[in-house]
Amino acid sequence: MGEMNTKLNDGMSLPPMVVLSGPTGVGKTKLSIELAKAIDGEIISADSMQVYEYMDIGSAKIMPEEMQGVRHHLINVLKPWEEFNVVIFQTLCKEALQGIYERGHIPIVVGGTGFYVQALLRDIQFTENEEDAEYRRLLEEKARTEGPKALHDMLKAVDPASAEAIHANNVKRTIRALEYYHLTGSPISAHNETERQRNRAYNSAYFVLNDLRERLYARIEERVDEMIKAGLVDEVKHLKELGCTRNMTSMQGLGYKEILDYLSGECTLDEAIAQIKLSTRHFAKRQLTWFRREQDVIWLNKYDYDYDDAKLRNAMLITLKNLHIC
RNA sequence: GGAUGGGUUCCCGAGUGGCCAAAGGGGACAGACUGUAAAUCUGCUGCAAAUUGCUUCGGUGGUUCGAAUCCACCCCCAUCCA
Repeated sequence: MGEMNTKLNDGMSLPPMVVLSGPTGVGKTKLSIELAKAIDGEIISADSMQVYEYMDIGSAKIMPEEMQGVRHHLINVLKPWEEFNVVIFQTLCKEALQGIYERGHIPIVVGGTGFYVQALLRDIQFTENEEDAEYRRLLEEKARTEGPKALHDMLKAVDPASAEAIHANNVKRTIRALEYYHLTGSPISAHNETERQRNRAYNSAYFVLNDLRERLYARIEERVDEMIKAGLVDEVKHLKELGCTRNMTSMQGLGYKEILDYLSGECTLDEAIAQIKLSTRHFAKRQLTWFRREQDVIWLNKYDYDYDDAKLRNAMLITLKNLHIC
């Protein structure tokens, strides 16, 4: 209890921030509007797909009429062929935050990308280096021809600690670690170690909305069906016409890659739909794993509040008051 | 009614006398994660205990030191013939 109070007092000098996260399909969007209206907040989306324009249905993006006048940031700010990653997210976030604080409003970060939320909340420093596309291509080629082990052995030679932590099959992370070393001359494991020590950069409340697993899964499947009815296939067709291809970050989104497969004749529509449902369930599970590990999260189980958004909002308001956020 | 093929652990599916609690895949569950994160990757999956024990391969009975695997009968499914 004493430790808790210390933390609170420390946090009070920091800028206020509310986070509302949770697995895909729990109902973050709706609740976020309720909350924003109550505390005169502005919403920052922490969502790796809703940043993209023309991707409305598949990303379950909030529509202007649903916003009820609440100002939103980081939605529709990129074209689907543009790259997006944590660093870009951080940069855009900080720009948005500046304006929000100037207006005397409270930022409400809403979205299910836990990694992004963490990067923001603890203000984790990534590298100032640009990525080296050429070097990456080289490494990818090596992984393809000589196998993931060969690449992992390379890492072992320069950064044994990372090699220990990253499974040899995880080519993507092996490449990033190698790239980091290539760019900076020092191991990413050392960098990670220092960043891990970081404390919160905001006086924040980190809410995670959750529900019974089976209800969550049922809702996910239902929502996929709704997306199809709403015209997801046409949305993806349109993206295809715009020149979007599978290798783009945006087209790795759930619902997009599968429909792309369908459109190129690799599977039937029913198979694509089933795959979207499955992948989305897996994703929700992964999100939950992330939140469980995250410190200081305030779990909001919908069944504890009778599935009533007003009750949930009120509970959040009380917590915010206790934490002296607003 | 007849012929043939088949019924295996949550599902699909291998196994055709001991090396089988039973390959492989899927699902479920758990986990990792610090510039692709809606991505990428890992572990685990009959039950209970330290090298072990117990209950499983449609049912019942039998052969055998020993059966998911062989035999008999029965039930169910698929296809074909009537």
